[in-house]
Amino acid sequence: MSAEAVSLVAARFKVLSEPLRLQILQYLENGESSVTNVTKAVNSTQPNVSKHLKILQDEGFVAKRQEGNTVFYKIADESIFELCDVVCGSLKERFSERSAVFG
Amino acid sequence: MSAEAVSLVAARFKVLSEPLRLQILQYLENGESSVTNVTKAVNSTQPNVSKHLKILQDEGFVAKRQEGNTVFYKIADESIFELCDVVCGSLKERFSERSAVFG
DNA sequence: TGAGCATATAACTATATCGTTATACTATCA
DNA sequence: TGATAGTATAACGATATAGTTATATGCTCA
Repeated sequence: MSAEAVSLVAARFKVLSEPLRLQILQYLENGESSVTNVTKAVNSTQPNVSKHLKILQDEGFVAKRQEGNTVFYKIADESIFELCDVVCGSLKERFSERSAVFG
Repeated sequence: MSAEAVSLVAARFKVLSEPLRLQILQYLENGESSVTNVTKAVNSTQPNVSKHLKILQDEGFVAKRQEGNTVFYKIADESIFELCDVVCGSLKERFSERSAVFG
């Protein structure tokens, strides 16, 4: 993998490295949602959520659609969930090893 | 997924969000290596590489083994490569969509 | 024991980014 | 047209982290 490709991959991981962004993605897994509803769901402020949604969109993880004066966001790249599954599996394994140490 | 689980997943992505750390992992894919050799391979400084190796180890991605006064690091969690593959696939798809726009 | 090599850590600077507050923009509707 | 709702952006302070330089630690061997 070239240095440039490595940077692109790293950038993608970086977008997924914020808990709030993961929460947003998790919420959008249920279907598209307005900014207002996402804000309520993740218990944050509207400007903060808007900013994170923009970051997610710039990386292609979500897509937006405007209807009247409300904007709906939805998942645009299902691979995120595959990534989360792999990480979760790896974490589970790690913790079970650890608990075995104490068990 | 609970808020705590989300944070753990995010932390894992964060460790993978630095290009130099990905380069180190990529190099270690060839087999275990001393800090000195990793340093040469990724073209950085020894203290910097040591710091990143520690971060990778704390998250369980690599493991170390000491022999005399040299320390060998190796991959300890193969799931990283699966993660990179998923991200690469997703990136490829994205770029091919983009090039199609111009094509 | 003392020199030298390999690695780790400390201290620092520079930069990036999170969350907040205030405000701008845009569409709807009375 | 004016008021309001939904969203985006600007500016700011606080915190985190990458990389560097200097130094400490630990092992080996003469």
